[in-house]
Amino acid sequence: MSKKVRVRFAPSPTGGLHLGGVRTVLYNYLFARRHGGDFVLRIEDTDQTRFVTGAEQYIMDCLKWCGLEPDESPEKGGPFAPYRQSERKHLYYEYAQKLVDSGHAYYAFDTTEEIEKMRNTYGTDDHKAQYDETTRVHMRNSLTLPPAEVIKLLESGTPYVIRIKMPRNQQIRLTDMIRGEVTFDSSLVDDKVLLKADGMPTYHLAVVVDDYLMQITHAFRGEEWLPSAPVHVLLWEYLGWKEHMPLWAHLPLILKPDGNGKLSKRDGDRLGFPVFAMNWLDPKTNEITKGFREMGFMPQAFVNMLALLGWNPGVEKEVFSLDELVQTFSIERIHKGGAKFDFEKAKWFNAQYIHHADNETLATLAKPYIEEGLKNAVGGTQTYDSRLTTQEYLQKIVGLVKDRCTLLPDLWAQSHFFFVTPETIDLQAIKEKWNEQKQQFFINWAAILESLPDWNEQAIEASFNEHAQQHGLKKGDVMLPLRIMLVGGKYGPGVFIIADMIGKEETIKRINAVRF
RNA sequence: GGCGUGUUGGUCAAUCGGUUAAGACGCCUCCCUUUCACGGAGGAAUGACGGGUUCGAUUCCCGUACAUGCUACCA
Repeated sequence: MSKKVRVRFAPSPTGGLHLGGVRTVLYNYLFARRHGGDFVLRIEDTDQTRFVTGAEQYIMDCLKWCGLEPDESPEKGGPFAPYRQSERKHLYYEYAQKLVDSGHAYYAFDTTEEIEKMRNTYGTDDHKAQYDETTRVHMRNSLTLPPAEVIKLLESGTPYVIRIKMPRNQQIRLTDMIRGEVTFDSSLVDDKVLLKADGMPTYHLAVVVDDYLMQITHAFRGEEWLPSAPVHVLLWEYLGWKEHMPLWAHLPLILKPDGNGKLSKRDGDRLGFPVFAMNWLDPKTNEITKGFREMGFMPQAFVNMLALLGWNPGVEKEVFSLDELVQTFSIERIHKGGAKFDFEKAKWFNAQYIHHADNETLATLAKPYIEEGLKNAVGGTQTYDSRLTTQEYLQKIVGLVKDRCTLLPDLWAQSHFFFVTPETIDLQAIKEKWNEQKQQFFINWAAILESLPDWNEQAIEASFNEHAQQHGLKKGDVMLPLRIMLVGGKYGPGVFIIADMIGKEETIKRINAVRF
């Protein structure tokens, strides 16, 4: 029987959660669910200098918003707690020590200045030397120093790091689930630091130790990790855990829409779209970076869009619920090449979700936007008619306007005239064809409306048709003016349903308010 | 520079040696709609380049080019 599938997402709490990060979470999540496995969130906070307060909570909030919650995490706990590497600090030393004892790692006492000097003297300006098999013999480490000296340095509390001793001329192979077999020459990779001077492990040690301890079976990470994979493979081997090594999957990068290169926060700022899942407030600069949530994306749409960026089910269907993704997802269909992010397509996904949402859930989603719009429209001190924001009324409205919406704030932008008198009237749209005859028609019709016995869409339209005829006007000549009067612009659902909804009094008021 | 990875329309992408090279986004045209959308119909637009292998290559192999990632006591 095969082991239970266990996967992990292991971010560093250093800032906002990037699109690519969410996609990594998603693939982890889908794979775990698909195979009845566990999804672990592990916080890799081993770099004290880059730690940002609040980032961990933010990451968890993002996962929650996306509906991709882990089974085990610092917050939820679990059988392999703690899930924060800073709290696991004591564990790593033991394994680093074990590697030193077995001759696969060594102590290094060099200062940063000494290392910098070495890089320059043994390398060139654009090709600095690595701390590796060829240069370590010139450095102060437990490989070059006499044992007594090493012990003395250790006992006197001299700062040191533990480095892996990379072997010479060894072919290191690894089988990536996406890329197949990849080989590296061990002589070309440097003696990576495993344990830092502050006693914290580097990513290289921590990821191996924790993946082993947490019994991770499949490891998804960005393609940028591929070059350091040989170090990890060696570590699994040296620690004697080779048969437990997870299957690797190095995910393709998400690229910027213009040009090439990894998508970064700056690209979003520059091109006007979000890169983070939710708003991120940098505690140091107090700068807010806009997120997909705040821009008006529905999490289901966001997740759906991300799933199809680098993976494709091979069918024409593109709109998938999370459950459907779970059923369909397969690693074999993840692409090798990076994908450029397309914000237009992202918006299209959101529009699909809005169009297909039922009015009940959409009304709930719309309510905060409507309330905000209403507050802004009536001013701070005024109150608005509470009947405008009942679930029933809202449901009718969203049903009428949802096909015209792409992002959630459009729900207000496309329906404000149902709630408040338009602030601006696009007179230009009808000005050219305006005349005294039309003006008279509206004056008279408004008066007739006063005594219209039934106030409903059909009755209003019938009255309109009849009076247009009496004035010798074609219906089409006065339809657009009526829309402009009621809506303020050339958009929106049918005019007569709008008149019906806003009521007789408001309709007459809006008609009479417009004179050319 | 070295090493790794990648390359089908502008973008996301299907194809697992034989197709008129799907489909989607975006763009354009038309229909529907006396608004704007939605919806429907249609259109323009693609295998980086050069060699092989093969009866036959987008597909397999090798080069070249280009792109990208990494080359930290960051992840």
